[in-house]
Amino acid sequence: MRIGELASATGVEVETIRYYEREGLLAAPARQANGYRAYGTSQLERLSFIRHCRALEIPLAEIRRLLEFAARPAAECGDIDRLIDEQLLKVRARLKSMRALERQLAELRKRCDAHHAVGACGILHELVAAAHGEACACHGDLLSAAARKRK
Amino acid sequence: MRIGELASATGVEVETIRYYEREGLLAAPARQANGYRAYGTSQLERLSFIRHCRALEIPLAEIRRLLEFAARPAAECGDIDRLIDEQLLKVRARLKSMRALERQLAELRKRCDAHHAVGACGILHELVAAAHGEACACHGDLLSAAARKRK
DNA sequence: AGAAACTCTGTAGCCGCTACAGGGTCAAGG
DNA sequence: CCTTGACCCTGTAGCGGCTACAGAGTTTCT
Repeated sequence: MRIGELASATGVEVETIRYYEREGLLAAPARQANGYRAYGTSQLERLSFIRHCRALEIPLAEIRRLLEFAARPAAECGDIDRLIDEQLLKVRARLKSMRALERQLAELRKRCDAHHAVGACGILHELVAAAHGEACACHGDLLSAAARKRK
Repeated sequence: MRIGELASATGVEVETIRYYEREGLLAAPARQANGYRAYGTSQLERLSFIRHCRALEIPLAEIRRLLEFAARPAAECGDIDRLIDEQLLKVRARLKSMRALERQLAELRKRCDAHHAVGACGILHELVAAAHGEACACHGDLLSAAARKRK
């Protein structure tokens, strides 16, 4: 299997495959006489594994760890649990801040629902408010909060 | 105000301030005799504005646009509305995929709740399943989905 | 006087790709 | 036989939004 075939078999771009090889996630494959990379099904499976993990937003460094685990099937799997737990915590934290973000943007959007001059735009006014240290609809009193934090 | 003071007044790192200057978001400030940057309150306000927008995950390029709007208060504000709308759409799309992600990871986590050997680890098994083109708890039949998509 | 804390410029690194440039290889069609 | 086009190769640079130096000069505290 050449790199383009592997690419279309997995839905991964050719350049990404080469990138994974450079990063050590995929072993350097055998080469045909003309220098083209030649892949077998085990590499295809490994690449699918990687993409599956990436779909779960597991960073490449941790995928590397997972691949090492998979190579030693007798080892303890506590570390795998922890890895997934950490990933889950990360995702949940991010989810929480995204939800706050959505609320803030929706709030902001409400400030301006008609076409008028920028000078009277509630959105811009709100955004500028923070610049004066005033409380704003979305973040409250940002500047003094920052000041308190540093204290 | 020197750069360090501006930094602690806004909670922005010194190097980030210099970065914003390079990127043209902050104007190059006046300099003291020794070459140190000298900031006034208008720069502080501008920086706060930028950070407020960043807290809403508005990209720097769009903040640049907003700053241009703010400088022309007589212009139409329809573009500002659109900018916020687009940001909101982006955030909502991301939120949706994060929720799916959380569900998938939680599902995966359930596969392994005890300490046993990697070979018997349900998590790893699930992750590997995709590599064989099998349906998995989190993504269904990934490979054939990818194949169908390319067709 | 000396040390610590600040400032300066310039450059490189992070992540996970993506996009070239500048070449070689190969199969099909005219 | 020759061209065209699709593929492949290596190497390098770019994206966004910072962050982290190195190596130098300046100010401030003790």
